[in-house]
Formats: sequence, C-alpha cells, structure tokens
Amino acid sequence: MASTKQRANTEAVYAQVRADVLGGVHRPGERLKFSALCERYGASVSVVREALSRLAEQGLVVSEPRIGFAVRAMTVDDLRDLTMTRIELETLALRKAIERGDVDWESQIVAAHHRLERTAMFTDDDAPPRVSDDWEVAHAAFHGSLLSGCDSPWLLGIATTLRDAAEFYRRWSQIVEPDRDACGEHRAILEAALARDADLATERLREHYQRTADIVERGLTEQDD
Amino acid sequence: MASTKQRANTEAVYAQVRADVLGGVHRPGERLKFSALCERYGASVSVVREALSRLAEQGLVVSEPRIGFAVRAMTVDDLRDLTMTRIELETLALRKAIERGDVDWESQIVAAHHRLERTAMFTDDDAPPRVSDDWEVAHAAFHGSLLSGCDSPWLLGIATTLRDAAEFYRRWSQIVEPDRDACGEHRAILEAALARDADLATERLREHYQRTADIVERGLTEQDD
DNA sequence: CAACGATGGATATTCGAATATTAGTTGATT
DNA sequence: AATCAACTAATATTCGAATATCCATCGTTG
Repeated sequence: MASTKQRANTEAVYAQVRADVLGGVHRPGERLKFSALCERYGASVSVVREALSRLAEQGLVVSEPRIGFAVRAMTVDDLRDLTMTRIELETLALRKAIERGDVDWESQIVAAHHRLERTAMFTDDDAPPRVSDDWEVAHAAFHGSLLSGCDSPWLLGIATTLRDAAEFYRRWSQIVEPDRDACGEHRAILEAALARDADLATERLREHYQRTADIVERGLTEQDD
Repeated sequence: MASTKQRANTEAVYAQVRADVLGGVHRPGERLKFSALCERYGASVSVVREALSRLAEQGLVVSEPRIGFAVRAMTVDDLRDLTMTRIELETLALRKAIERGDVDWESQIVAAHHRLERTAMFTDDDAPPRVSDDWEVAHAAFHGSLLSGCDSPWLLGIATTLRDAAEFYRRWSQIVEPDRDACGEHRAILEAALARDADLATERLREHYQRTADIVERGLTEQDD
C-alpha cells in the first residue's frame, strides 16, 4: 500500500508470491519473469529469486534451470495422485488426533468449525459468484485444526504442503455446486471426531476430499485449456 | 576438479552443501556462516544463500531471519516423530508398490539389493571403522527402489525428504552394532516383496526402521552432547 | 529449397559492494 | 557494583550492474 521505496524483505515477498500463486493471480503453467515480479513486489532480483526457489522446493512452482520459473501446471493425473496421497496422509493424522487429542484439541476444532459455519461462502459483490477469501482461510483453518491434535510436527508439515497444493487446484475450478452441502459435510466430520469414532470420521473425511476432487476434475476436463 | 575460477552454479553448490550436511561435514546445530561457506564452495553469497534457503525449506537446516542459518539440531522427540512418520508413509508406499508393481519393478529391486549385498559396509582404511559412502548410496537406492513401484510422485517425493532426514540422524550415531544382521533384514524384506506378501513385507520394513531408530536413539542419549 | 550458422534481443544467473541488523564491549551514570 | 547507553566488530541482507545463456530471426551456404 505505501508506495514509499522501502527495502523489501524476503519473508514478506515470499509470503506474497505464495499467496498470489495460491490465490490465482498467476495462472497455472504461466512463466514467472523476474522483471515483472520485481516490479510487482517492489523488490530486487535476489529476494524474488529466493522466494521462487523456496516455492519451487515445495512444488508450488517449477524451476527449469537457465530457463526460468513457472507456476505449476495442473493435470488430471497429478490431481488424482495428490488427492490419493492427501487422503491417506490425513486419514493417518486424523486417526492419531482422535486417539491422542485432549480437551484443548476438542475446543479448537469446535471453535474452528463455528467460525467456518458463520463465514459467508460466496462473495456477493462480484458479478460471478466466487468463493470468498475469508471462507478459504476459515476452511483451511478447520481442516488444519482437525489434524493438529496428532502431535506430530512431521505429519503436520507434510499435510500442510499437500493442502496448499490442493487449494491451488480448487481455486482454478470455482465451479459453483449449488446442490452440495459442504457445511453439512464439515459438521458430520466434526461430530464423528468429537465422538472419537475414528473409522467414521476418516471415512467422512475421505468422501469429503474425494467429492471435491471429482468436481475439480470435471471442471478441469471441461474447460480443457 | 579444475581449480580455475569458474562461475559456480547454484545447483552444484546446493547439492554439495546438502551432501555435506547429510555426510556429517557440518555438525548438528552448527551455525552456517556465509563467509565460511562462500570460501569453501567458491561461490558468492547469492548462490550460497539460495542453497541454504532451499535446504531450510525441506527442513535439513533451520533459518532464523536476520540471524543466520544453522544445521538442524537432533533431539530424541524429533527422531521418534520422524521414525513413526516414515514408517507409516513407507508402509503405505510399499503396499501400493507390491500391489501395482510390474516385472520392471521386480527387476529393479532385485538389482538394487544385489548391489547392496556386494558393497562393503565398512571402510577398512580408516582407523575407526566407519560406514562407507558407497554402502550409504547403495542402501538409499535399495530402499528407494522398493517404493518406486507405487507410481505416486507425491508419495515418493515425501518419502525422499523423510529418508534424507533419517540419514542425517544415522550418520551421527555410527555405533557399530556387530551383532546386527542388516544384510539378512534387507533380504527378508526383498523376499516378502517379491512374494507379494504386503503384510509381511511392511511388517519387516517397520521392524527394520524401528531397530535402526532404537540404535540411533541409544547413541544419542549416551553421547548426550 | 533446406539446413546450418551468425546476430541480437530478452532473460536468467552471478557477483561484489552497499546497507541493515545483531551481538558483544566499553564506558559512563546512578 | 550494577545498569544501561553508545560504540564497534561481525554478520546477514539487499541491491543493481556485469555476465552468461537461451531463443527467435535472418542471412548464408550447400
């Protein structure tokens, strides 16, 4: 916002580029040129390069040495692999969370779900109804809180990486599915988790993710750009 | 090899720093100063910085903004979490590999195992017997090949990250365990995989990793530095 | 006409100096 | 003697210019 020529710091630029890739500012497959990015983020090549190489390390952008960086491309195969891996991993984490989670964890997931339920899913100002940023944040927070009880930094770290990749896909297939009761699905997962029914909770989580992936895949093959 | 003042390229420096961290050149917890690294690798700060930030992204080194980088510290808690996560994940991958793997995969694991079996485990030139680099490479290749049949880039990528972290621990607790029959353990895993017995193979893999982790943990608490 | 090589513009990569930050030390004040 | 501020040395961070590489275009040669 401030147009003052302040020194940019890597962490901020990194976070912004990441948010922009996740948020759909840069299209999948699009090349990310230094000149353009430096201007956009008001930083020098060094800090932009560091941000991009970190993002490349986590797979959100790809790096072709001596050629440049580009936003990760989306393919059906990759989406399926990602979905499968994510389901398996989160199943594992959720199971542990249900087994180990204490009252603190229960409070957290109840709170996160409440916030999600009370956040409007769509923007009402934009002409084409779009999923609101607030909802995306609350949604990620709810799913994150579910796993947080598993008490395994490694598992949580991996799950976060996979969630980011999945969010990237979701953003680009904003097919409005009016029939779908996402709210009810979340509530059902929450209830099973609170009831400490690991089999039921993980099965509901699996269906939830699979359903989303199917919608995304349909959108992907239809537009087919 | 040529000591000529050629331009260093990031990829090479990254690979070398990574190998040195994994190989034990830099001690756990040790600070990584730019001046020293630039000299050691004959590169400028930019390329060293990029290498370190990528390594930080995958958790092998830690970054404290404005303070510097340091090699990841080792703790018993982290080791246990890592081991558990790795076992769960590789179990998943191995199960899929056994289910989906074709003759090509079978050939690969047989070949990798043969090489491992024929590689000397210890160096005979060094005064204190140390696990040889060749064996480390062959060992990583064997375990990698076991999972390679699972046909899931995401799963394989995560497994590689975890394997690197585990290797880091292993390097620093080179307790010679003369009684252990590592060779036999590998053969047993191979045989179960070839027999397509997923339950047996994953159980043997789990025991194999758990045994290693226990040894590492013992070394960790004993030296206690 | 096809294949190959040269040329120039666009772009990524690397460098080293300039700048900002931290941490340790000295010296002054209470 | 203890506390804190100012200074200094060590170090990380950022910048923009210099360099190397890629890619498309055009001309040359067989």
